Amino acid sequence: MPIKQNIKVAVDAIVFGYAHDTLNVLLIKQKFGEMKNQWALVGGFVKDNETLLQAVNRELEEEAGLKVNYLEQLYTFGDELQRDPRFRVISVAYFALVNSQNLKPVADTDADEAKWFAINELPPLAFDHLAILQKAHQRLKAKLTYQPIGFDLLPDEFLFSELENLYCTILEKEIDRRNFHKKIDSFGIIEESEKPALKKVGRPAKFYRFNKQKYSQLYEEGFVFEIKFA
Amino acid sequence: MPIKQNIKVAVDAIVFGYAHDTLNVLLIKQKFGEMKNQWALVGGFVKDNETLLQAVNRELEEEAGLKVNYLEQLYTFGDELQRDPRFRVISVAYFALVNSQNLKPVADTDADEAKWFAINELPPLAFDHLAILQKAHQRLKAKLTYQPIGFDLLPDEFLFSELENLYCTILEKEIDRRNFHKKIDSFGIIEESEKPALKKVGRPAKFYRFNKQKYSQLYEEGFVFEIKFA
DNA sequence: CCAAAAGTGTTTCCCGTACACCCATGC
DNA sequence: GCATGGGTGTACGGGAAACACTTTTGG
Repeated sequence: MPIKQNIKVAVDAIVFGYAHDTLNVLLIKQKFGEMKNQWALVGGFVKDNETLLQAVNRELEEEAGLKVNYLEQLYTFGDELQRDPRFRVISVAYFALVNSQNLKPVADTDADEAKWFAINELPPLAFDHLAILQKAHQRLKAKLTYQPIGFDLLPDEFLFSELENLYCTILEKEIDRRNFHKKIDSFGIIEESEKPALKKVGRPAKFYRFNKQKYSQLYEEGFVFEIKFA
Repeated sequence: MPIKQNIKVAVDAIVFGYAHDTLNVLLIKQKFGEMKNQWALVGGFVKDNETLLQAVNRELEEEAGLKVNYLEQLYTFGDELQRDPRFRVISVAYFALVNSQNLKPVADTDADEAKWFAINELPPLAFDHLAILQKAHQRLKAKLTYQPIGFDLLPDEFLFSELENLYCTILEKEIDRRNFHKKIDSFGIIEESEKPALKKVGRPAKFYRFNKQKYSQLYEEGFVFEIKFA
């Protein structure tokens, strides 16, 4: 019994980056199609012979020349029958983080422009991409508190104040510097870097590194990362 | 530019039920197709003009004559190119809970048999359904601790001991009866029922109800449900 | 020596944990 | 009156929260 079905499968990626105390999202302006000149998430249709993961990575590469630090499936949007006016589409959305070191995308073949937008200065978006983005934003906030993904948004070597600021900014909360430091320290998953302190104004700050191996090891042993503040 | 793509979209549902101190999963034995006589999750292909949610609910109705208490999207499985030997399929899996009152499915049109299996006495499953089921099981365990979904597995009026047992069984942990009672009580989301106590052996136990409205209200106010035990 | 940002310790309080005895019923 | 399961209180300890001064540098 052959199955008749005319639904197209797409993938979309919500890529977050963090720079200058601001959370940013990567958007592209489409060159072709119905939604020409509209800003949209990175994404496209899945090929018959590639996995969903391969599809997202390909789109990231093609549309923004980007390699991400963290990637996970977010949600599948398929309850809007008229999402794309051309035909029925369901979209598997992925959630991605890039290290602020590689936060300079270059527009590539498919898109004529790829650009970072501050999360609270978004342009109008194509399709239901705003809803997708909001869901991703929620997920980011939630995960930040129970998984060490903040490090995937920072350079390999970072200052404690940067980490702290990242948490404050994304969670929109005040955090006590001393308690935060104490807590993070107690996990034993970050270590001082030998990188010489930067000299600007005030007392120079030390650089730190996230010890991913150590974290994985602790994780296996049942350790639970958790940051919660009033 | 027309898109050529030959991928079929299916939905699958992992339905959990709880009865006699055991966690159960609903499986169906397929009447037709390549996988004839194999046990599989409830599921099927999405129609062009129905949403994903409608598709799951339809399948639940058609294959098991079932209305569920809780339903949420779990994950989309599309990284196995050879999942279904007939053609490329991606499957959007849903996670469902049924109240033990309606835990008597009747086989309907599509399937010749629908049956509950204890979670640790599963038959061999079709496709990658075992992997899906395991992911759902994980999710259930996790959610139980931070969302009041346990109540969706119990009758509307239940005993404290039933609730406690549900937690013990699913989380595979010993729980101190007094501390558990105290914690749940402190939330203020369950209330005594007027239903007269059942008389069996020992002191009769009171019935309780989950006050969903109260929970929603508290939730809006920032209340966080959380059950954690050593 | 002043300004600017980084670093650090102590006390308090609440919540999670451990733990055991009495109560209501049926037989 | 005894067996069975249901219901409840208290004491302790650890971790989260609140809180402010000292240190290092540049100008």
